[in-house]
Amino acid sequence: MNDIMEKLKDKLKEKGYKLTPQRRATLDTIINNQGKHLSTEEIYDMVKTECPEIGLATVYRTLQLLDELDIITKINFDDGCSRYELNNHEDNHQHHHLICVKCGEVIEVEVDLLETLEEEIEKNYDFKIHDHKVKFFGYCSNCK
Amino acid sequence: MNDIMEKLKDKLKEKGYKLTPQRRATLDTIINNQGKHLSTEEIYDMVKTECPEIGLATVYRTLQLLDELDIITKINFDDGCSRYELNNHEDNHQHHHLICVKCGEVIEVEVDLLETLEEEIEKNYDFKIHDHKVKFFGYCSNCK
DNA sequence: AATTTAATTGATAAGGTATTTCAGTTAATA
DNA sequence: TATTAACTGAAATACCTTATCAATTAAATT
Repeated sequence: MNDIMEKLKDKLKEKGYKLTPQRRATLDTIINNQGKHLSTEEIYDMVKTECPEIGLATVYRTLQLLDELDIITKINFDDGCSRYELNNHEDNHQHHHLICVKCGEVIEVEVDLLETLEEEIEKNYDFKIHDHKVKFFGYCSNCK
Repeated sequence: MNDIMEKLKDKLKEKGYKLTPQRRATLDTIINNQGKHLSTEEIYDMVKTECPEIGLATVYRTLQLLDELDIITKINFDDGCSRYELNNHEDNHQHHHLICVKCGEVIEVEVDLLETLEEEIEKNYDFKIHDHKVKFFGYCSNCK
């Protein structure tokens, strides 16, 4: 069992939840497709190869749970469905998304220059920031 | 007729569209509620006082049209519905949103320190940025 | 001012994503 | 192995949004 699965098991146990084959298979699918920002339906289709009897509702429930347990993050690219990505807790690399408005490609940007901005906002607006979502829309190298 | 309504009339004419009482009333509602980030349903309820016979579908269609004409902007606060804000073209003040994860309050931040970051991204990722959406999640002064 | 015509509307059906329900099943503990 | 609360699949339901369509209307033309 890999690190992430081990972490899932611990977090589930802590809350009195169970590690089922369905949850295992769902997380496996996400692990095996890092960087792809899969939607619920896409995850459902892929999980079914490993776990054919799984129901769509279970996938929805599992993704919600994994998000609550801070193992994955739900992202919204305004394309009509929720997508998910695996959290990377080793390095707390913040990353943002570049979304091509023509072809829809999503590129991850691994920079974080928002710290100065955040400090200023916290001071000026008396607001305690604990997370941010940044999306840039434009044209990728193929489309521009 | 105010400036924004005048602008709407011109943009509609340019595309062969009509300025109807329903469109007028919908935009009026948004103008009279600036800074409130109203949802479609909320706009519908308010428009009905001025224009009781209006249908929900018309409000949806009008908001979509106003967004296309760059008069309003659709925003997504992940609360299950689309919200809208009036565009401010006088000063092209960029602004971001602070969203309180406890009470849901949305505060507008009128700063734009992303220019340096954008320049770097455009260079490093060969990506032409034309828009961005930035949301900060945390606790507002009342909730922290 | 009346005519013409394409755009617009309201009501309702239909679409798509996500959640709830519930009876049967199962993982984890004793 | 028995117990029990958690979990599952299937289907119903909820919810936001869009499509359909006959009737209406704004705006250009006569």
